[in-house]
Amino acid sequence: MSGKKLKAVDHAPVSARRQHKADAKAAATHPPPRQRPLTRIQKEKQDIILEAALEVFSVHGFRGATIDQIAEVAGMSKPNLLYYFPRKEEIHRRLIAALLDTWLAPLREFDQNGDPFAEIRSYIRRKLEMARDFPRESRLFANEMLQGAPRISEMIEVDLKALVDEKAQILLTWMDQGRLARTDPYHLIFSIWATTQHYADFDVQVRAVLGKGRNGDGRFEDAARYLEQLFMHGLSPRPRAIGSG
Amino acid sequence: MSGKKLKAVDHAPVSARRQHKADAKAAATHPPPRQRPLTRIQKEKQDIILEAALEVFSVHGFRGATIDQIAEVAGMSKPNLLYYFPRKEEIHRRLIAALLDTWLAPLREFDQNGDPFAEIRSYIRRKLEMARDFPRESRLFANEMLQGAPRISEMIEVDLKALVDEKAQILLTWMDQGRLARTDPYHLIFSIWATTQHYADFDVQVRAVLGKGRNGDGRFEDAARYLEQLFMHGLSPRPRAIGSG
DNA sequence: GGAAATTTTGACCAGTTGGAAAAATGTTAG
DNA sequence: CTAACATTTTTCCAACTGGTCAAAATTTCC
Repeated sequence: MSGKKLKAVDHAPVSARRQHKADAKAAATHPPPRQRPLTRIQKEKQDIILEAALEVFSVHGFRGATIDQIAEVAGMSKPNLLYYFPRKEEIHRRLIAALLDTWLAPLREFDQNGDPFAEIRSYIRRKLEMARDFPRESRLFANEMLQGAPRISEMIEVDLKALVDEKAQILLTWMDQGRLARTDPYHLIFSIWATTQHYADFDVQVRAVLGKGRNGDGRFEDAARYLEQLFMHGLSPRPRAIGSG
Repeated sequence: MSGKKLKAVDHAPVSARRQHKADAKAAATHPPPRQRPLTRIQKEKQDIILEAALEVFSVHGFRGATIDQIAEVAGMSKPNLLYYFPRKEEIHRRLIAALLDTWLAPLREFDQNGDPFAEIRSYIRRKLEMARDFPRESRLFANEMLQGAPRISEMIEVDLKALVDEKAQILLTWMDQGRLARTDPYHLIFSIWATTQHYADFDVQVRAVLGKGRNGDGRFEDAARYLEQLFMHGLSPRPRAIGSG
């Protein structure tokens, strides 16, 4: 019931179709003169803007974030911001591009020649460190995923898939060699992503549940210990040292 | 570097401070007569609106969603929609309230008297089913978390925490009885949340990585199998039936 | 030091947004 | 059938949105 005639959600925002005038007349006075090497100020301001944009986009998503808000966080006027990045999408694109690069680095280091558990453990640790040190990047990524990844679908369908395929092969090899339990390598990778990024994306929840006390402070170390155990042995009770019962 | 003087992100949207005139002069002609039992049409339309709002909010978050868009998806005019829900926040609140109730149901069923692994397995299965059957609800929740849970902080700090505390105690008891590996019960619960909700929240990514083929269709069954193994035994190679080598 | 280039500001614009008011159109109980 | 109510539409608004533009302020380079 209650499903009369519901249209599907349109992913292309209405405002994207706006761009009212000044279509592609690239350079007037506005855009910082391209081709010339970036000035000191340009580099600095762009960094400030990207930092502020990360702060805002990671919380509110692309559509929920406003240029005014980003400008305010960056401590400059909106027109001034637009002088450096002529459109909102441009800022977002830059952030995503930078993100993807560093985001997949840990997976790239996954090494065929290493020990399976050493590799998995260090992958988990690196991902946890990223969740701890770059939570906003994680949330920016999560926001993009929740929206159906409209701006990076190609990237994940091509580059990411290829990378995961490659690493899944490594895992399969290890399984064949009996050095790793035989299981689905793709879901194995998903579970590492999920459990680690959870600490960045659901940070409020994690902190609330752990309580405001000292508890939450060591959460990343606790998580690392727990996940190591989980991925190593699961939750089956292990025979204690000597004298059971 | 690049961190000159960045203000923190303000969670209260500017538009919340708007509400330009007509402050609290509650009922004029607009609000559907309260106190009276809901009419047939009211129930139907509210359902349609909530359904449409779920569709939109779950993708774009609170600020990124517009009433116009929700109205369009619901197949009615904006003023008509506003007749049933006088403000945007009201719709969102209703969705979140309904969500939280069903969202935590699986955890509530977690039973002290059951077998530890049976309980964990069935909890995982139920959460996976919810990710499969109610992905929009999962994304709505995720969106709220990413934004710092401004609208449900009290709920997660009180109700959710209490519930998790209670279930963590059960887990600890089981561990004391040697029926479950000794580990951090809170992070154990987090890992179940993370791994299951991942399939709803990061659906695009999961599907992209698994490939468009038949592969993705069975992803929930595959995930269930994989997670069962992970939580049971981890990834250590188990001695195969007979004759190792 | 001063011209040329870069950066910043202030005023502005058209389209969007959340919402209000009132009139017009149903619906329903007596 | 009709008065009382419920629902819908039309029109409207002020604030906000992404973005432009020219002029002013500043920096850079000779």
